[in-house]
Amino acid sequence: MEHLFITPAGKLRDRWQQAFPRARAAVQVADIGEATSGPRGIVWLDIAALAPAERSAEVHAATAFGWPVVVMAATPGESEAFQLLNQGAVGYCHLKAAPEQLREIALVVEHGGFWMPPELMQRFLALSTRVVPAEAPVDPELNELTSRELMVAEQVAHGASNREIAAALDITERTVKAHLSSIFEKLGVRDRVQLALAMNNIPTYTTVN
Amino acid sequence: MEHLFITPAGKLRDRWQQAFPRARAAVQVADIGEATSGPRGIVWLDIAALAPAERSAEVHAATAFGWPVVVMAATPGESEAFQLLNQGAVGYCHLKAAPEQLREIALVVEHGGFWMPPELMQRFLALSTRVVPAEAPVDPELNELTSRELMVAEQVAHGASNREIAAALDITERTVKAHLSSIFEKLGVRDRVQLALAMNNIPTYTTVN
DNA sequence: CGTTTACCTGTCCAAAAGTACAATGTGCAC
DNA sequence: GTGCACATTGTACTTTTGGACAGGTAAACG
Repeated sequence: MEHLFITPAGKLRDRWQQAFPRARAAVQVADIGEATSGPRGIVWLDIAALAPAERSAEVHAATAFGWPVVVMAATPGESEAFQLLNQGAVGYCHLKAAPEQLREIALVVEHGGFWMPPELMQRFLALSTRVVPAEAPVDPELNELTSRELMVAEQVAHGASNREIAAALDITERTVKAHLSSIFEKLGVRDRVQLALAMNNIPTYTTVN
Repeated sequence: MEHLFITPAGKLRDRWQQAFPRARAAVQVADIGEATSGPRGIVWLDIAALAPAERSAEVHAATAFGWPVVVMAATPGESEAFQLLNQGAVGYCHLKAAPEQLREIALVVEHGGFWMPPELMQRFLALSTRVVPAEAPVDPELNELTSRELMVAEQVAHGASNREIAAALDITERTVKAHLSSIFEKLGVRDRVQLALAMNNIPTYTTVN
């Protein structure tokens, strides 16, 4: 198991070295070259010194590498956590996590798990029950939607804009619109407002049917 | 590391035995007695044959035991997943997961990780990017609306377009917009979709950025 | 009377939403 | 293989929405 630390300084911190004596460091993911054929490893991404915009790009680049990616932030925040994890990271921890902690995280992610600080995890789960729509009381008409359409519809049901949906599903706004047009037709609604209401089982008075 | 399988049948399935030769089985969590002082272990909860109502109770009982709880369902579904995980479980997998899979999951949860099938994880992360701060119960704020604004807001809450609202209230579209701008500001919502949801007491999630 | 507040309207503009028409690629069933 | 559903994206277009700036009226209040 290789451990690759991507950090602006380009050198390992003591903590990292302690956790994984054979760890390597690099400034950019690109500096690694192709190693996908070699043994499995973990990419540790230090985003403390990166601008928000760069973070997404780095995470994308890192995940493209093919190894599980753990993001390390100076001040872990929930919104950032979800955003980065949504981009393919499977771990999110404090930049100053202790060596033992790092090893724990490594064990988790190398076995297909998912790690974030307990308090974030709790928050994450608390949100989940509200974010994820109950699946029982859905209209039979929803069955007509394809899986992708359903994802879009659920986002609209929570008030998301096309841009936000595109970002969340990692597709273009154009595609979101395409899905929406199809959804409107299938569900017999006129626009996103009526869709949002319909998804929440609220009748619309102008709706025909 | 102990492995405790809670299953209606009360006996281990081959798969489980294969994964953890020293695993034990029980019909109910209560049957185990106090073992919190002993070595750490994992509770595997088979909820395939349980009614939805019983599931919550079982998960609660299991988590109360103090060990990480992994729920095994016959047909993993997303809403169920997040519901159960929110009640304290740290894993959610298929009842028929292979022994190797079970061992992977064990490694993950015993190190503070979190496991669910990749497709569910992806699905959830896509939804949760729109994280957060669920705001504001609108009710108290509705008092701040003038009578006219309230009329407009109610129309939007039913899916009406600006043109329809204008016709209904016998004013111009321009005036409708003016009222809407004022409403958005007073209620702290971004657009008519979020207004419609807020008027129906449905929380909306806004991306950070 | 002056001030405030609600209500109404206009023009101009920018962004978002939505549609029309067209195309590519993928996976799956027959 | 062929056909089909699905997902994706593009260009170009119209419509809707929402904000900025700039007013008008009328009623209420000190």
